[in-house]
Amino acid sequence: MYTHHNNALTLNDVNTRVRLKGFVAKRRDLGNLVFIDLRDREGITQLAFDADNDLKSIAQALKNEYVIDIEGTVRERTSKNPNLTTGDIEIDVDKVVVLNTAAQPPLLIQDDTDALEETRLKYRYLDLRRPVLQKLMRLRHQMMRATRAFLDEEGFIEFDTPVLTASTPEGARDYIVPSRIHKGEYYALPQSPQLFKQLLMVSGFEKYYQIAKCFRDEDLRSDRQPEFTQIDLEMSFVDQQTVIQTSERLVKHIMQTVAGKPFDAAFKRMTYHDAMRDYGTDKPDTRFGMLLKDLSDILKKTDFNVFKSVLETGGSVQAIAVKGGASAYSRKAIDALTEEAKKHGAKGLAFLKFQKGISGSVAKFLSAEETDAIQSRTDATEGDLVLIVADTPAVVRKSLGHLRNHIAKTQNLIDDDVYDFTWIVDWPMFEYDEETKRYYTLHHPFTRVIDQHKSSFVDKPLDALAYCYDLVVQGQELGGGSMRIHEQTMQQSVFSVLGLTEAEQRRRFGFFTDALTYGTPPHGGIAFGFDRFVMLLGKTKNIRDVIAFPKTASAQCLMTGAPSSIDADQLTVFKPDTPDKTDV
RNA sequence: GGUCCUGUAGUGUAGUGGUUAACAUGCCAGUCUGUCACACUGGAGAUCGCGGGUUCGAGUCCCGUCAGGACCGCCA
Repeated sequence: MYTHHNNALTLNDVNTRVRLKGFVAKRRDLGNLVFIDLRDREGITQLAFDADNDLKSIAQALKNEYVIDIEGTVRERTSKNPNLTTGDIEIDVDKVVVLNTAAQPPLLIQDDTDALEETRLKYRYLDLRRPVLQKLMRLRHQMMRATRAFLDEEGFIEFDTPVLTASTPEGARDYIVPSRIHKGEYYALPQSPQLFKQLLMVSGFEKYYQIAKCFRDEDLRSDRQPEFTQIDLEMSFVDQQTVIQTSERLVKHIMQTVAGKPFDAAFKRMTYHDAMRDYGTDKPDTRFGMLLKDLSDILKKTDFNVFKSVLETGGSVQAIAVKGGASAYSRKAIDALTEEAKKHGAKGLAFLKFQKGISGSVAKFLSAEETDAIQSRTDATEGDLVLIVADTPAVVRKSLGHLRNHIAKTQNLIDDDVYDFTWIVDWPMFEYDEETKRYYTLHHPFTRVIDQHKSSFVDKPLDALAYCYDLVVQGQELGGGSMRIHEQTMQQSVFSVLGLTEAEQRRRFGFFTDALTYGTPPHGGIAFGFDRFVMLLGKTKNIRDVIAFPKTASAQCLMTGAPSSIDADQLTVFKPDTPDKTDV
């Protein structure tokens, strides 16, 4: 064992005899004087081998990443290094044991000399030696600890729920696992422990939590992995307000204990309707303004055909104003913005520049009254750029909402240290999809319709609101939850609105709707995207940075080679019996 | 499923269709007593992702393919 970690020793320890272990981070060989930087998970200590040190030749043979065990005496340095915690001291070494040698690593074990991600993922165990990733993994650990400490204190019981479970319709694509015993039948890996945690409420445990692995077989993004972690919790005998307040205290506890960020004020709340209207998205970044403004009423009688025809066919014309954008955005830069808008479905991007008069792509098509009204509606002043999209309301919101984030990011309007936690509340229960001609739930089918709509939602699904809440910060969904349905009748009605026949309901969810009949307490809960939470506090934009062994954008593990082919005889156990066998 | 970017010594990058593919770092050898990105001298190290095509000639142009990344669709 070692006596100290490598960031522990200071001038107070001078003349202390110590034993240190670690990796050789760097050798500086000055001929008759050799320095070794010894690195462990905590930091770096300098080892010194003087001219008269018998071990000098051994030190000269040490290479990067050798694992060594040394003993020696702490002494004050003659030339100190203020950049190092242990920069005032060094170790006069009198014993060296090489515990293991190391081949030349394919990547430098340093924060600032990143290899390509491909190399890093193939040699992930070396990548993880880099201090920056060591810090992020330990941040993750601290956040798990803070979560458990808080929820334990609040009386929550930690559970494990099955990883081999049943596939359910709705939602994301399942990862499936073939059954050997029941040939032709499959388990699914859980997209979330939703039904299990609700059943634990039926069982009377009152407060459940789990730091749960979830699996979704969908395409990846920089903030999405096929397997990811949620802080999942559920409470009985409570209302929405209690779940929100408990969740808020959990988040504040984590922010306080891990990041040292105290939050006294309650998190803001915004209705889904207001978020969509002002920000064009259900996960608004509220750290900056540039709100969406509806121009439809102003342009109702416009002569400009593009706007006119959109408005006549039930579309919408909306705008955002970019402060100082008139000179900041050249024609070419606006073309680039147009491309951004097109990625989200817009057919084009109109603009007005308020700068010594009015110019811009649509200036000559609009009357003075119209441009005046647009200027006043968007609060545009001299020097501002107004960007306008005309399309269906959904496309307008999506493209302008995206442009708003895009512009704020590129114009550096965003402060990463501001945590604008906001609850999005009053969600619609259902939406209608024109392509598949059916209703979908915005949250999930177990979400409770609000009391005022519980007798009307079957007839008017689109008018129904749900007891549903998302926690949004910095334009990201950090968590989402809802009060759940605890009566069998409402659950069956929701399934019916979604188009599930009675037979399908019985087959897929019979066990669950049955359970609801045996005295189910009112309950609700929430799940937080744990990896995203770590990203938020670790200030990284890449989910792979907060997962020890992540997968690539094509869901492969470059280190293990997963997914991989398997031996034929591994597969035969899943095949239905051959005719030969059944004949016997 | 789609769009875009990238692939060249161990690693990261440069490289007008034309001689021996360059630079940094790492690696190897040597000099050096206060370094901490040590310095200096010398050296080794490349099937230019893979396959085809155009061309007198391809790292460079074209097509395909594989791999990595970003985004759209998708992710209740």
